[in-house]
Order: sequence, then structure tokens, then C-alpha cells
Amino acid sequence: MLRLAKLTDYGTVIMTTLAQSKTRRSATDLASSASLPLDAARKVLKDLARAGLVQSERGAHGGYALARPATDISVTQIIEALEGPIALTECSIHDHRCEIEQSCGARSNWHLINRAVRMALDQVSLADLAVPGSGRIAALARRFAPPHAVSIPADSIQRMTQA
Amino acid sequence: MLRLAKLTDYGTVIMTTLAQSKTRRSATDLASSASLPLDAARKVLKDLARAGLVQSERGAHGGYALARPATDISVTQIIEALEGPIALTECSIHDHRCEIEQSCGARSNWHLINRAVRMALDQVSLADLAVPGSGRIAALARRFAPPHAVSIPADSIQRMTQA
DNA sequence: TATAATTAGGACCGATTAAGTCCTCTTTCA
DNA sequence: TGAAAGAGGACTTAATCGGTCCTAATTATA
Ligand code: FES
Ligand code: FES
Repeated sequence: MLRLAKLTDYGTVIMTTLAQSKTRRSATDLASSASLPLDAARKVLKDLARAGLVQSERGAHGGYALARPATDISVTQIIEALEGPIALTECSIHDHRCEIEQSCGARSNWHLINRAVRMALDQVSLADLAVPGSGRIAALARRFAPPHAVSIPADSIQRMTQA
Repeated sequence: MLRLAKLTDYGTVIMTTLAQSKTRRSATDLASSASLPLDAARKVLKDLARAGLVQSERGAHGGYALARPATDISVTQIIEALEGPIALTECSIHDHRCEIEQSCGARSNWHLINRAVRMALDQVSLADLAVPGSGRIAALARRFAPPHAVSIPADSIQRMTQA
């Protein structure tokens, strides 16, 4: 886990497609354009519409278009539209859902970590995502690098060079 | 999704417990100490041992202890020990596993985003996690805040105040 | 007005995966 | 030798995801 649902992935692909073409597009059109399973694309688009990220038009010549400029849509919003609030652990958001909350020394910290990840994703806009090799995203990633020299466990170096 | 597996959550709780007590602890002991299901705790500990994060001792009076100082164990390592490499999307790591790679405008960017999230988690050590309300984690979270004023979509403000 | 195109909404099922449980073997200490 | 403990893995159940399909509502146009 710690993986986006496939449908969410589809969602980002569809959204980037929409961000690039500025005319309204039908679900069929978008699915083939992104080579996604048609029904899956339909489902995703319905969810995106319900969340207000795309504007739908019914009937003949209907279709979908972005509801606002791509710069005003964040990756967080796409994710949350398709799979609900970002919550790395069960207790990250609703504090009273976690069974082991009493004895858990990590709860408040997971809260913070969750927020950090969310803020990171919040800063990536659909406009950034739509540009392959986006410089803004690269710059963002650079901001997350360790501040200065940090003790790096040996095996993590091996891991990093593999990746 | 975008949620840690429950067992991973257990893993962090167990690790924080281990980080606090400096003597070797048996699985039974740890499970009751953190009020986790015993068998689940056993499974988690076995995985942590295989990954080299804890050192196990068999036989009577055996048990588990951290394999290195808590400052040298990162949250990333715990996660990866229990649920494999962090890969937000299927294509984040193994480039040739993703079916829609051809038509995907988002691939290289997901790569970057994935790395950013991983680096963030890399910077949180078990020692940080073990201190409730850790100042270091809070500081880290602050580093991820948007650099300066940023246009915030109205509905995200509503979301933020709810959360 | 009839028809075709198109989204809305939801039901359904098969596949995958997670979570929990259990069993057997090996190691170590008393 | 027996009890305590971990190693390794099989198995079952529950949850969730991905994919498919059906029906209704809406709109343009022939
Ligand atoms: S994991 Fe939920 S309170 Fe700690
Ligand atoms: S989601 Fe895999 S290549 Fe884009």
C-alpha cells in the first residue's frame, strides 16, 4: 500500500489530457485519447464532476471540461475527489477511529507527517502535472531534500542507487 | 488508498515502544504493551527482523531490540520493510510496468512527486516518532508549507477548516 | 417529434490483497 | 529434558478495487 488507486491514476491522466485540450471532450473521446478502459474513465469522470473539478454537459455534443484553470487545481484535490481524504494512518484525521489510540506514542506525529505529505501534494497543480518533466515539480522535490549533511544509513544508499 | 497498511501502522507503534524501552522485549511483551493483536505483532516483528531493523534473539529469554540507534532508523525504512518500496503510482519505480505509459503525460512528474514524498518520510527518524509532539517533525512539516502567498481555491479552505 | 449522443447514478461481480489465525520447526536457557 | 521464544510459512476470511453493465435523464439535430 501507500499507493494511489488505479482509478486515481487514471484520474490524473484524464485531467492532464483535459488540461491540454481546451475544448470540451466526451468520455469516449477522453478514454481513447488516453487509452484507458472506457467504463473506468466514465466512472472517474463522474466522480470528478461530483467533486466540482470538471464541468459536465449532458446530451448530444456534451462532455467534460475543467471547471477552473489548471493552475487552480491541485493534485490533492484530484486524489481526494477519487479516494477521499488523504490519511496515511487511520488516526490521521478522525482521532477517535483508531483502536490503539491510547497506547500509541506515534499518533500526534503521524498527524504532522500526514499534513506534510498533504501540503506537498497541495503544491503540485494540475498545470504542473501536465508539463512532462515540469521544472516546478522538480524544484519542489529539491526543497524536500535534507537541509544539509545528514547521517544516511548504509543500506538506504544502496536502495537509493537501485531506484 | 494512499493509506499505510494496518500492519505498517502496528510496526511504527511497536518500533516506538522498542525505542523507548532499552531492554530486549519478547513479542508477547511488546504486543500487550502496545495493546496489539499478538499474532499480528509477531508477524510484524518477523518482517522487521528480516529487514534488519530489529535484532532478534531466539530461545528462552529471547526477544527483540532495535538493531541500531533510533536516530538511524527512518520512517521510510519501517514502511519499506513492511510493505515494500514506496511507489505512489505503479509506474513510479519500475518504468516498464505501467500499461498506459505511452499516452501518459504525468509519468515523469509522478516520479518526482514520489521522490519528494519519500524524501520527506526519509527525514523522519524513529527517534522523532517516539517523542509525542516532536518539535523536529513539526519543523519539518513547516518546511513543506507553501513558500509565500498562494492562490487557494475556496473549497479547499472549507476542507482545511473541517480537518 | 423522434432519434441519437451523452452524462448521472448506481448495482453487480470477479480478482486482488490485506488481516488475522494457526501449525510446525528451530534455538536457547534453566 | 522441557519450557520459552523466534522463524517460516500456509491458510481463511474480510475488505476493497477494478471492471462491467443497466436504466434514467438531458440535449442537439434530422
Ligand atoms: S496509529 Fe492510530 S493512534 Fe496511533
Ligand atoms: S500512470 Fe503509469 S505511466 Fe502514467
